[in-house]
Amino acid sequence: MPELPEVETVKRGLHKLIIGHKISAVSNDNPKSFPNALNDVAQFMVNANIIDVRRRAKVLLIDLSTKYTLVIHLKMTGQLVFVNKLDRFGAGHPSSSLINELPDKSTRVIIDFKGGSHLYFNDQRKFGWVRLIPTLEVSNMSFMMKVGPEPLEADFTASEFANRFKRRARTTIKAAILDQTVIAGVGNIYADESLWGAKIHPSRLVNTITKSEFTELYKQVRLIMNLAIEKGGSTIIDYVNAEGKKGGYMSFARVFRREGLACSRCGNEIIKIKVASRGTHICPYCQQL
DNA sequence: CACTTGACCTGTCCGC
DNA sequence: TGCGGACAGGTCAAGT
Repeated sequence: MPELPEVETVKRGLHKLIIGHKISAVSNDNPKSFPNALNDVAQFMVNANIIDVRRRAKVLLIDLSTKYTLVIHLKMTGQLVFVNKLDRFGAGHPSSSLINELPDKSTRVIIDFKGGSHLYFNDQRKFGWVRLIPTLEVSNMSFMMKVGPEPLEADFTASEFANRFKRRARTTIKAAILDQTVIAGVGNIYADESLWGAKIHPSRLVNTITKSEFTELYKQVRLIMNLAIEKGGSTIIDYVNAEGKKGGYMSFARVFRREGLACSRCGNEIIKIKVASRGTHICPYCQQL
């Protein structure tokens, strides 16, 4: 699921829903999903207030009044869903909702708030995780130390974008754009969408991409991920926002999971290939080697 | 260092 | 209907 636009959508939702809430209890059914020792949770989470919700790359950061931060990675199937005590999923729930009743069998961590609302961390495949870390130490985590710049920041330039790829000169552009140490936040959906937008074949080697192609790719990454945020992200199977609702970007997708359909630019058939051992969608006419 | 592959998990879908 | 295999939004640890 969660690439930058999905994590940003969850962040915005949680920002509205949980700031100011006080944690009353925490439970965890899977040690790998939340490996912190119970005494840390008791000491630094219970009775803490939520003071901010942030995002860096595909990672969510929930800052607590104890100067600890919940660092959360949703990986492929993670969800963070807030349920107010008055909400009732099921009969009458919005058709865009994927969530019927929580907790369910994918629920790994439950954070209860005073007043009776709950935050559920669900994760079918158990790749995702939650960690409780002192706020000042978050930037020292190994992932944070090596992750690349945020591509949607206003001051992030096309030349900086191109320069980041020099470290991956002899690999494919698809592998490089998915590399989080090059650019933060691009995953398989937005890699394919952006490469189609820039008319670049994903198997092209980085050192064959021209400066003007990098500039176009930079523009497409920003255009497409900003649009995806506006549409609330992409739901393939599992992704939902903080209210349990699907994202709307997939109806705007131009290649991702559209194999067999016509390219909206030239009418040729979109195909699915494998690049960097990832399923990859291209228009073989618009994106040539 | 740069690069590739397998591993981590569960569930679903497809072909036999 | 059942069963094996491939595949799925992401990262790591190993290997070359």
